Amino acid sequence: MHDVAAAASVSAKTVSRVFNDDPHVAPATRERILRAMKELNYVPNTLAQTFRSGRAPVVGVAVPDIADPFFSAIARGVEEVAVENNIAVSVTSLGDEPSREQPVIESLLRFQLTGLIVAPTSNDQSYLERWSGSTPMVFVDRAPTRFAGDCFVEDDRGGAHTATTHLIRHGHTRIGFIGDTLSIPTTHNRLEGYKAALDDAGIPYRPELVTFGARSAAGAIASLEFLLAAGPTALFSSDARCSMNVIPGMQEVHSADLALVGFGDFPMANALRPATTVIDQNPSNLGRLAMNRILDRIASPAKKFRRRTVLPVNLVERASCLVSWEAGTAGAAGVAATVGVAGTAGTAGNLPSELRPAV
Amino acid sequence: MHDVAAAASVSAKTVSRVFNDDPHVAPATRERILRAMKELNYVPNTLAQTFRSGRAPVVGVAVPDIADPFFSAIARGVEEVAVENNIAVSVTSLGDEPSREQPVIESLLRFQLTGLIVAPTSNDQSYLERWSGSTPMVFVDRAPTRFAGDCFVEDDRGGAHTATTHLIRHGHTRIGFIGDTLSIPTTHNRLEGYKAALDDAGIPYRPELVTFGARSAAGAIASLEFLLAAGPTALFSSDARCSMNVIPGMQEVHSADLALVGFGDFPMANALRPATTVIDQNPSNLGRLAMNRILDRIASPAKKFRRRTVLPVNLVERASCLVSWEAGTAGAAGVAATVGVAGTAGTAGNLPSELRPAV
DNA sequence: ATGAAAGCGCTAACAC
DNA sequence: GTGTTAGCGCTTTCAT
Repeated sequence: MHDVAAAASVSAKTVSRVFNDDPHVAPATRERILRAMKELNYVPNTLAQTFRSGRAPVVGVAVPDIADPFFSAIARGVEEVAVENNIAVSVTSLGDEPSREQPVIESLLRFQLTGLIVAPTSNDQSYLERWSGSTPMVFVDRAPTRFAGDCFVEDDRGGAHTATTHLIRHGHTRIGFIGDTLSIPTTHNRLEGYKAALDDAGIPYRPELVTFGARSAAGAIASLEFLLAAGPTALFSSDARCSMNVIPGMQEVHSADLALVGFGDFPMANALRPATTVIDQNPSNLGRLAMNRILDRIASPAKKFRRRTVLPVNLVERASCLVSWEAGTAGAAGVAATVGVAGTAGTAGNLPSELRPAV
Repeated sequence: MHDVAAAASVSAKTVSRVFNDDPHVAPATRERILRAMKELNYVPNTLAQTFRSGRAPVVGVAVPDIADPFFSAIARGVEEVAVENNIAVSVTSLGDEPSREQPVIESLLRFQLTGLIVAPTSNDQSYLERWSGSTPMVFVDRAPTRFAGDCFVEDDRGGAHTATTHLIRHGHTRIGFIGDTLSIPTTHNRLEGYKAALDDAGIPYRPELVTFGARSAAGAIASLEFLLAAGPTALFSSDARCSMNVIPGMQEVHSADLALVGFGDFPMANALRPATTVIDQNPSNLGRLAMNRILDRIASPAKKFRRRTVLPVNLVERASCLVSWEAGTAGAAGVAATVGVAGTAGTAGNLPSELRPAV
């Protein structure tokens, strides 16, 4: 910058004024400086500007796994709003180990970020208390525990209730619940919704129809084998990651003739046969809302905002909920039997969620 | 920091020494300072450290779309290596508009990043010349044009040749090529491989069997309708995003009885019926290699590295390549006809790529 | 419309 | 083992 100032025979401050679009610069001077900047190949150092201002024009996004389509869609939504405001997005995968959450997030917070958006993996965010004054934080998908932070979550309980009720209406009474772990709030709430739906229908709750650990392909198979002993005719999968593990698992253990509704859309759900009926979530909207809240908090520090926003979800009926245990024989042939229905159904081509490949 | 120094009655420098793990601090002093840091709730300001050092402990990742599973897997790979080195990862989606590439990347570069990893969307990276001295840059998936940068790409030509040859061996002679756009090098190279395979088999190249624009669901359908006029019996899809659009499209236009091989694995490819045969790419490995190269470049500025690394790809045979146009009738029934084969084939459960939901 | 000086929070380089 | 000085590149404040 000094070189530019020298070349244009002005002071450093005037150079600064030029690339800050300060109107108080004579057109001639501005010209001269711009020319010098070109010639000297000068670009302002964002780091120094940032340091001076005390805030990095960056929002952090911390999610369990950025490679999970659900979370990458959230990141995409955050990004859409961030770019419009000249803010960069730094993403971090927290992984499956809850104890990693705190150190990872605190190291992010040390960057003096413009804001932080997190889908937590642990069940205690009280360590964020000391940071709450300095960096606006917003939670997505999962509400914080022992910490009062803004959050945007989905209607987990209601969605699970809808899904379960849908299966009940199709005549199912032995409906399995397959989830990740109760320690994440979404799974907890969805189990509540599942229970409530059973209760509302007068169907007794049976613990042997509830299982966890479908976070991995192997876990999904173990879960299925456990469930199968209880003779379910339908399954409710508690999240998209589970669904993506459970569906191949069902094919593998020859239980593809169970009806299925999953919470959360996922890539190719509508191309499977039968196409998977899901509760649609709109994750990129979640990201956009979170990013907008960060901006609002900064713009209006005194204003009160609703801490917790619960977004509605809706059932996307495709075909997997129509599969009937009684109609087919066990094994893969059961899938074939239902293909005609699914393949020709008008709903099969539904593309409701933003999880589809490209728009 | 000054407050801490005062509270512990030492100088600022000594405080700095403590949180930098400098051994030249008396244990008693260190104790005293640590206590003061706790009490005053002090955390070192990363921004200032960063500014002082002149480099942000951040690598940029710029890809067409972070929500695309292929690119989010690359980002995940970068992240894995980055965290081990206390480096944050900032991701940016370049979008589908090539002209956005330069401004977006240059604004990233102004951050004095530790390094930048790019999958470019434009076909001219000459603007990076002026930055090449200051920030190590590595290209992934797509080699740079008019710019000499490190790159890690896949054997596009070879993989496409393998895929096409595989279809030819299954008796196909009218094989359609369906891609995004020739302006990205991968599609260009894959078309070359496709042509070469036809040539090697003595099959004449027919332009009416080649189409582009399958970047969107609508584009895929248009592509399919165009292709269908030429009466193909099989399809080669040039990338995962195309495959994810083409497969639902095939169902929609009742062309599901075409054999298919796709370049690039994608979520649920192995759960579809027929399961999709693909050329497997290992995107997260691409990310890890790129991040390691950045670190290597920094550690050994003088050392020579191979500019261009071409990674081998391999065919993952599932079932979609076995579909035979002659065997089924047109429409969804064609799918049903092949389900038995696919569903019971030993290869159906293959999980080769890192694109599967969770590991 | 332009410039001079001071300083953001931290850390090399050098005392002591 | 600990302190002092100076400065990273920019911008704010206050003159001129």
